[in-house]
Amino acid sequence: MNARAEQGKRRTEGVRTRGRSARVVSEVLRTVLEELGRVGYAALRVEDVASRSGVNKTTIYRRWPTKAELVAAALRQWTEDPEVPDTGSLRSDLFLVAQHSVAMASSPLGQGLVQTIQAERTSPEVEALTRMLRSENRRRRVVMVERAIERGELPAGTDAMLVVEVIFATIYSRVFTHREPADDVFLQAVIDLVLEGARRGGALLQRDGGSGPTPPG
Amino acid sequence: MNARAEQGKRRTEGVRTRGRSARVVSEVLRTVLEELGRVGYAALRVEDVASRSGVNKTTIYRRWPTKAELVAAALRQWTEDPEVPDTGSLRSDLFLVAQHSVAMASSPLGQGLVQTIQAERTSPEVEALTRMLRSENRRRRVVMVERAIERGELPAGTDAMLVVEVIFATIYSRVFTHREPADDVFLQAVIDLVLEGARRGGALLQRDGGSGPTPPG
DNA sequence: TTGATTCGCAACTGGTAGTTGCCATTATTG
DNA sequence: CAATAATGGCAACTACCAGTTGCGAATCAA
Repeated sequence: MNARAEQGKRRTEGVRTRGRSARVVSEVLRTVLEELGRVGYAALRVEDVASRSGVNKTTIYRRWPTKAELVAAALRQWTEDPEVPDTGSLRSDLFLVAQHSVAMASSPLGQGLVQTIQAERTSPEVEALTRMLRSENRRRRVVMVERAIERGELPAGTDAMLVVEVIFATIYSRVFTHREPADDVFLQAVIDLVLEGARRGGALLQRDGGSGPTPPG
Repeated sequence: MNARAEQGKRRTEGVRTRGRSARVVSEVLRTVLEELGRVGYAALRVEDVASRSGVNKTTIYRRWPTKAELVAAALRQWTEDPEVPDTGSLRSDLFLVAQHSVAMASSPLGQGLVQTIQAERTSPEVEALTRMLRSENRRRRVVMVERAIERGELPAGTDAMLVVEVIFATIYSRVFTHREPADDVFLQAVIDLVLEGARRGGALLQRDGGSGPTPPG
């Protein structure tokens, strides 16, 4: 396709990390995130990023050989804040994190990022990045549930990952797929439904048949 | 941007609906779906669709003024089969529908469609189409749950929509977002967790405070 | 059969990603 | 502080693909 894209060539060596170069890097990546939130991935123009960040287009291409790599670099810079609440009640902890996630996901930037991830799913760079971000989020959320198991809020042997997956998949689906607001009432309803099921042993690990009916088909 | 795109002009009147014209339409739309599954929306080239369906590029543009409209037309042709099982057990019904959904979603075509929907979310045509498809799916699924409520499998006053939303959001998230396989064990786990919660009254409508702790924050 | 409709063909325009050569700056290093 | 290697600005490229246009040929409907 393109010489640089094929060979991964960069003219810039990354030796100079202060002064003008530093300003260029941070300013460009900041602008990319801004543009992603504003117009999304497909409509993001490298020339626009250049002019908006007061830098020449050539300069951008010398540092990031393709639009995909440029966006990947911007994504790498973006990290969700890692606060994990510990209120003593799983319900409250989950609610706080859910609220925070919804706020992130509902913002223009959040919408732009998801669009980008879908559009660039062939890019191994973007793929690896999102996989990392997601696994980190999941890890932190699982911790909350495991603490609750230790406290006795949920039965021992509860599949913490499943609980987390069900709750947050539902919430993100509301915001991203359905593109409908996820208000506090909705968040509470989802959390309560799943926690009720888990409390009653509906999410126990290593379930070998016998108790319930076998899957049909 | 483009003359036709702006004014929505089509040279084709749609008067001839048999013979060559019919072949052209069906062959082109079939090829579009094929290509969507093969390479996704962004990489889909109208010229490729033309050559692969044995039709001239101009012919395509005269009938579908933009790539987005072409894809929207192909999407419109695609409809999921509307079978709703009624085995007498909600657990079994949900499992069957879930299996079917996973099969659809895991196919190359399914993956391509989702990517398209994300990429073309600015297109009101595509937006309206997917909204329709989704609401129809949801409607059919809600029916299953409501039948179960009538049978007494779930308590009266259960929010059927919530139950459906949580289960299928989680499944789709597995397949589309996480891009991990959703095997039968996973499907059963999700269904069992949610049904257990619902059975214990975790999904009742019109819950006014008093029973549980109030949302923090 | 006849005429309006649709299709094929080839040669366009336009926008945007990515490239290149040359010269001007500027950060680092001694 | 001077030398120099790294980097940035500029302008003029190429390449690819969406979308256009005019004309003559094929073909469907009456």
